Amino acid sequence: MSTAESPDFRPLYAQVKELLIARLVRGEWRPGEVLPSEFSLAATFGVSQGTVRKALDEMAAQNLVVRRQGRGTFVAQHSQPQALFHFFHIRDEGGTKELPTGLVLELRGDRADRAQTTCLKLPARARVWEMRRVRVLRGKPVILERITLPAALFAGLTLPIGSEFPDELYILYQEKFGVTVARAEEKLRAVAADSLDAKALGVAKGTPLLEIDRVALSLDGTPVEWRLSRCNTARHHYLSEIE
Amino acid sequence: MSTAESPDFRPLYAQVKELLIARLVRGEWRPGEVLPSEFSLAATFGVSQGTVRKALDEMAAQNLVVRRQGRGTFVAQHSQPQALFHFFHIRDEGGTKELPTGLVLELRGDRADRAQTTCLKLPARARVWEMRRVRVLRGKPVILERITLPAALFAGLTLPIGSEFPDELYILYQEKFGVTVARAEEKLRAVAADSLDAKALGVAKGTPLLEIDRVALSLDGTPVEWRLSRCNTARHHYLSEIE
DNA sequence: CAGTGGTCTAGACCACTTA
DNA sequence: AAGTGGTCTAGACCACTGA
Repeated sequence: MSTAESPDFRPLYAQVKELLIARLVRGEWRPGEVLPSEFSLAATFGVSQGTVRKALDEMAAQNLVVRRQGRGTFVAQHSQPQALFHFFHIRDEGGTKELPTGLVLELRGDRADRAQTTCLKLPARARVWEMRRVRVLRGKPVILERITLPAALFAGLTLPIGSEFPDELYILYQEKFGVTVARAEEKLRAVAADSLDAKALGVAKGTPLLEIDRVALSLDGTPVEWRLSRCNTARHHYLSEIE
Repeated sequence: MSTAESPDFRPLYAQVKELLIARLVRGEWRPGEVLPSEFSLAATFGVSQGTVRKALDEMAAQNLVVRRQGRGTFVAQHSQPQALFHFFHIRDEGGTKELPTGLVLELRGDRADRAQTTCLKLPARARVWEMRRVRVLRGKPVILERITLPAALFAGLTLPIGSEFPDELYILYQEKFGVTVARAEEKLRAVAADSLDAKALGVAKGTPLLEIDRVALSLDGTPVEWRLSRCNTARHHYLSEIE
């Protein structure tokens, strides 16, 4: 493999991985689609199968692709079971994974304020979508969210306001807008419920809530969502597993 | 490699890994010590170097060993820089990693109560150590902890009560008692400060605090510590990175 | 059955460390 | 210079999948 124009001392497999990710970012294969086989990729890159394998194994470890013996290597999809809980860490007391439903309260377009431009690395006064929703677990409102999206990435966004539906926004982002959330950084704090929180979650004003401040990044590292969640942790908790 | 006594269809490298971990658990190599080279291990197990490599690579990914080119493969140590923040996720607003100091308030032996036997999977009325301490960041008390340890694993534990020192208990567990914490599960909730919390952390009673309920497990999966922390998140947060 | 990823081997060369 | 882990290759065989 020759990248003649610049001396490049990174390992071959790392270069292969980078090229494959660049092709993913470009949307060359859609989520759920199968990639070419290891041998075929090895041939096109002019490296051995083992080198391609190492690149793909690392991508599988980062949840960018899913490998299935006998079938092939597929572009990861947020609708896949293992992906569904990857970005959702709220569990009930037994640790059971329950899928929340969502209720959108409000969705409107606006100019970004300072906090929003900072978190999403947008130019001043960029257009954003601002959404508020409640997430419901076992029939009770547990999480109140305020979600900010760069309008440039989500042109023509609409959502069924006021109706409850099994939600996973990241599936929507991926399927309708071609935006794949690859990783996220969450900052957790304890805060007191303000009167809006209290009303939406059915708790007293001042009740301690778990605040989750999340910025989600796409495959190429662009911030694509800023989400501020407030969770009633009376009957639920946030699960963090440290390996 | 023949494990003649029982049909074993697991991959060779997985068996090698299991054998190596068993030897770590048995304390065959102490933390910080160097393991035999890949070639030497391959010879003793009767497999190829590549197979040993795959086992060691997985162990390195789990932070059980540290590999250093040109030097060798070493048993992971809690005192190593990358390990120091692996189990400590509290950051200040800038995201800076500051090392806390610790102030032990109390240390006493007792019989385990129901909560303690449940969390640590101990028999009823087993002996435990119960410790309370405050952790200090930038000169301010930020975290109040109540730590329970099985006395059986920590015979003769003593700690400098009332004096502040750069703390990392996991280094102590490893060096003085041969107990290596390999992973942990944390449940996070928002709670209101009780009067003890308030006094220790210098906040008003009722202030929202981040509660971290952690059970730490050793290499072989035995629960070795139950830690209930309450953090003042006014100037700090808990960082969770989702890959 | 052919094609896929998963495992295992053997050998070559490289980069880094220590003596 | 010798020894270590890191990369890369080529080829063999296996287990699983779907036509």
